[in-house]
Amino acid sequence: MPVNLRQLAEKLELSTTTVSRALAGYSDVSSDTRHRVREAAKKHNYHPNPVAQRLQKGKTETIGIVLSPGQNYFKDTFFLDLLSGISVSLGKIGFDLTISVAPDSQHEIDSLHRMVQGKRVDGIILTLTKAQDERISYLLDKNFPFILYGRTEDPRPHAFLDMDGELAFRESCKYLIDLGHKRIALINGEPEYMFPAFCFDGYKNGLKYGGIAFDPDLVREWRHGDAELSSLQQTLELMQHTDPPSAIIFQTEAATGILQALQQLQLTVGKDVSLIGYDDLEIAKTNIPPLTTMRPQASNAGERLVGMLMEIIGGCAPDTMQKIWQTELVHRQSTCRFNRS
Amino acid sequence: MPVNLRQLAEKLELSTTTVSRALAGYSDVSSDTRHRVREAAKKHNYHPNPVAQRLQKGKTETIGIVLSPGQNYFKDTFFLDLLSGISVSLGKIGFDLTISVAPDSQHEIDSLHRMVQGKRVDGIILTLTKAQDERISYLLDKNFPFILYGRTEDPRPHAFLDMDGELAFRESCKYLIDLGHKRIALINGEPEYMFPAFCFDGYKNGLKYGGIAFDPDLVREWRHGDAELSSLQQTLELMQHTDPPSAIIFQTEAATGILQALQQLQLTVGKDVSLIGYDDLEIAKTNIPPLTTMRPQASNAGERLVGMLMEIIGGCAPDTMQKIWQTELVHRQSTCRFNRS
DNA sequence: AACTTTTTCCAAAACGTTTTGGAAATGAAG
DNA sequence: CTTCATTTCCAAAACGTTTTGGAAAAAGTT
Repeated sequence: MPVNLRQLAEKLELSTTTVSRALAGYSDVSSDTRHRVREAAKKHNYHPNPVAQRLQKGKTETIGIVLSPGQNYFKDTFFLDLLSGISVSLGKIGFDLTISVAPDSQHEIDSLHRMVQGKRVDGIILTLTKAQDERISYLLDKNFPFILYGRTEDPRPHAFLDMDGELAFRESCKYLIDLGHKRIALINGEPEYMFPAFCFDGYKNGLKYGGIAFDPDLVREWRHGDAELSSLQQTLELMQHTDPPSAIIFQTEAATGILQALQQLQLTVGKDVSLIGYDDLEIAKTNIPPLTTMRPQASNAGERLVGMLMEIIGGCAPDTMQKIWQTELVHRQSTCRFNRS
Repeated sequence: MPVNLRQLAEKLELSTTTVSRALAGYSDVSSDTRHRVREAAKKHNYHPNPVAQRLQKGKTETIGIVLSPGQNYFKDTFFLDLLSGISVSLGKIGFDLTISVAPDSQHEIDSLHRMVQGKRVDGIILTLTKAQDERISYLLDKNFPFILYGRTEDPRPHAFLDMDGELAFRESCKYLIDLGHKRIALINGEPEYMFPAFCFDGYKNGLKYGGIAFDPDLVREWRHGDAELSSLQQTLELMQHTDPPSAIIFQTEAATGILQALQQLQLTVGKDVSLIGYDDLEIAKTNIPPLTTMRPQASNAGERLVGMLMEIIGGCAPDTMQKIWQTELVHRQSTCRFNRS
């Protein structure tokens, strides 16, 4: 049933060369036979064997993603949307997406080795980047094409696409200050990850803008493996401080824990305490009241990642492929003027 | 830098045949040269090119999964755990996992075509199965190896692994009846999906056991694209019935909506209303009070799926590869004796 | 010593493509 | 009617493996 190139060529009484080139649309085959070939291909349901193509071309036409452990990627549609953008973009150019889901960090680096050494992929997309990231050093050492969704501190040239977390948290902070808030808390992710590190910078810069002294008591961290519970706990502690904050900024992934804590303490969101989350996840829209958030100005991150990675694979210098996307504030009902004594 | 078989053979002054067979451990190469070859391979960091292997073997050594987004089916680490089990098991036998994330159902079926027609994978794992499922008919028509995580109504022989939803909901129902409950509600997923259909059956059979008449008013459905909000809404309506239920059984994925509704109505879980969820997700353990749930007796579904699929690919008859896993009740604080007039 | 068996190796073919380097046929120009 | 350029095609090589079907050498058996 499955026809290959030779069989198709025999049926057409042509050489495999001609059939191959007709299908590929080369100009050295007459438009007459080109049509004939294409129709026969359709009729016999011919699809070139991608494995053979890959061997001949020396490319796998596949890109790889390794999902890190202890991370709940599917809590919101966020990651699935990103993956969907990547998947669809790759599909358009005939690429496959292979993923590896690592239960721990050893598996994670092993999977990377497998993909790279085994020549199983042409390029790699990395998410959830750390300041010091073993995966990134490895890929840079091997000089293997990759792109980060996020940033890292490794000084060697590399490609990345990231959101401007510093800007987002700085602007959020300023906005709250302009509303009269003086005690503003940050509930942050673990700062070994690069994004929370930027958030922290933005937070401090925002405070500086308002002439407000930085108070370490107002900065809390939730654990990545356990966002919900640890953010709940941190919020409880935070609000039971002798001089509690009137506003909190945070990553929206930690929203459920924070909201639950505030509910337990009988504090009304958007009245007793103002909230701004980073990233406009589902929960921000469905919560009562809906949450003011920061969100990226564009939504096609997956598509851009693929585009940039293709450039890298094509030989483009990695340091010309670096992009930081701005964010914008989405005003909703979780923020209000400071209204206590 | 990357060495291939011929180059390795030249260095060793052996034929590629011998080197290949030495590496594969055939007995027709002396243990002496076998060691020599293996050491040289290690020294020169030789890895057989998987693309070439695949072409020669006529196998892709890859299996495919198509994810449908817009599904909150995977609210918890549940799906990631499954995927992780699959990924690790595949890794052990040298297989790759390619996924496609479809933004809509058209893309979903297109991705499937691409994988099957394009001979990009040796087999497919399907989740979120429906009673009438286009994907399953397609694969059966093409006689392509696949396995379901779930079930379907297509009568043609096929492989699957599923949890016994009927049993789970029947036993939950019986348990509540034994606790004295008479008005028991079911908040179900959409019954075009196979699992909710089984849950519904189990629920009805459980009622029958207790001699309780089935009341259609006590069965509600949440929408798959919008589990949280729609389950909240359904719960509100349900509890405002003139004769509201004293217990609810549901899929734990819908728990957040249900819990939020009960909170709004000032009903205390485990006192005013008893709850049992199917599947022991994170939220069931962290909720206050923790939820009584039904859970599968084993946890290595991903591993088993891969094992079974390999049998199918190996030529095993699909109808010998059908497994339904039992579930067990996990007693926690969301259930209590019926205690109203 | 003359067989047979076993051990150890290898040349060549195959998997299904694409590309290279022409060759034959056609058309244009002199 | 040549000659040269263009159009249209193709045989052969290549991509990196594994397998097939021996062959040569070594080891046993009479």
